[in-house]
Amino acid sequence: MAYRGLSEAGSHRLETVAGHAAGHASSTPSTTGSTDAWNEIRKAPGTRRQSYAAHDVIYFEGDDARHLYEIVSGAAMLYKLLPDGRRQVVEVLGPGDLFGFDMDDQHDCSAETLVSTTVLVFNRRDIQASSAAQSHLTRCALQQVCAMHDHAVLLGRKSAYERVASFLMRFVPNRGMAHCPGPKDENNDTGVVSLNMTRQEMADYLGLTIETVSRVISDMKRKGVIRLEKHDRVIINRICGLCQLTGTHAD
Amino acid sequence: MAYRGLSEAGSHRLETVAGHAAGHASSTPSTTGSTDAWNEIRKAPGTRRQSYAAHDVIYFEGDDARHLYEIVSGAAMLYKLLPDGRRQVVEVLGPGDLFGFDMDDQHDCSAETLVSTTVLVFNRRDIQASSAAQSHLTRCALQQVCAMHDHAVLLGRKSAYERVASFLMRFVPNRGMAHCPGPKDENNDTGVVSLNMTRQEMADYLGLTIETVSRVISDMKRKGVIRLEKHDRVIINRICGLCQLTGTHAD
DNA sequence: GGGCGAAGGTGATTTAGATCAAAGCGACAT
DNA sequence: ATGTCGCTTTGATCTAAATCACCTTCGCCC
Repeated sequence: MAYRGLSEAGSHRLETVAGHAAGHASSTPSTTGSTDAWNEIRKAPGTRRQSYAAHDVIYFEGDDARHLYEIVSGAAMLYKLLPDGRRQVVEVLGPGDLFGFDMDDQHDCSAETLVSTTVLVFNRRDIQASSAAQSHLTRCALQQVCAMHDHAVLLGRKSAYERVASFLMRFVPNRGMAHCPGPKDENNDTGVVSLNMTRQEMADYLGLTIETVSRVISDMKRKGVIRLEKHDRVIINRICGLCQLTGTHAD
Repeated sequence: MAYRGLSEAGSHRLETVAGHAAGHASSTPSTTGSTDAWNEIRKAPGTRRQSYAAHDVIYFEGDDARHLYEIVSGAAMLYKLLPDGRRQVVEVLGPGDLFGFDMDDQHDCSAETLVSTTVLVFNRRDIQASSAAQSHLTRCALQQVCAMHDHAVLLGRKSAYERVASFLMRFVPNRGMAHCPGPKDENNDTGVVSLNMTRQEMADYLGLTIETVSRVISDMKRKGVIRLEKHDRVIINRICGLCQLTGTHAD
């Protein structure tokens, strides 16, 4: 596999100092409230459970798309490569997210775990047979379209600073959307985010270089917006403050 | 509507000098081979036909999403605005393409025609009722996800030159994909593309400025890759040559 | 516990593309 | 025809981010 920064680490679990229930805050599916019908499919005879170590490739772009995957625990990313090695991470996925449901019979992206991950592997045929499963799949696809729209705005129109801020906000639950409820506790608008992605992975997701990501993070630290522990654990000092930096909200 | 370059013109019909059947070459749905079941829905009592002039807004981001649209003829775009006026066009749609099927009950993008356009307007309820309709919708959504993945690569990792080349190739039918058949006629690898989008719309789609788009096009002209007639009609002198400039294919 | 390799940070420099500023050019209306 | 308005092109300049180069820090294994 032709690629510069091989082997990176990540996950996108989330915790909050403020003591929220640690929900899944990805802008992609999440689809936590899976239907009963979908639960049926989970138990279908063809369905199996599989575990991967961190940075394992689940499939490559161009592989036959015979299966469909749901993340049980862990995290994964989908990415595409250009022939000269440039990489774009197109989706970051967490528990409950579906992937591998490409249009054609070939996968349009490569899929790789960020951390050690367990997935459910479905047969495409089983899904096609059940209309309930279909409708679950449709919901996931539509949510992914919306997520991609937001990401297109980020990639096409946002500054490096705004991209990193948007990225961090992505993992803060119940905050940063159109009608943000604001901090629960007026005096403690903090949060802790475990990125568990390398700088290279973040860069490839945000359409930046590793150096730029690093610089922006350093600058946010310097400005007191965030604090770091262990490179991939970020303490957000004022969530609202960070949100202002995303560019998506009027001042 | 807060936006700098108001009122632009466009469409994305396509013709080829080489005399291909003038197919729809959009990387988005196209879904020409609509199923019989979908044809049923087209005739449902709640379904109506509506025409718009060029640059009419079909709906705004945030509007209640009560309907779903299919383009009969013409072209449209979906876009998002940042509060300071930056715009990102997230999709360009042609005949057969579906839009307005957002996850939530609010549209996540604004929709605007590029040229005078006729659409079919469906009730969301009708769609939800029919599982055949659902499956058509799923297909469209999945194709859109793939298209967005490609676009993410373009926005995140391609140079201005590569973006414009990719954009032009998008309208050349049966060419530029992974297994491109090459020119039918060895000595005549030309094509004519009617963009029918303004430079501003192209720029907002490609994540560039209007000046950069203009400069790249001028440069391609100078280098003999393309020829122009009337600003929005592009004659591609060597399709394979243009394809080499997209960055997606190994040299 | 020290050495090695991978990941992260930071400074100096370059550059692609943005921004700023004028002209061209067409289409339409007077 | 002539003026006007919007769009496009082109040139000059600026700048955000890339590139290049190097150093620091961390984790791991002998």
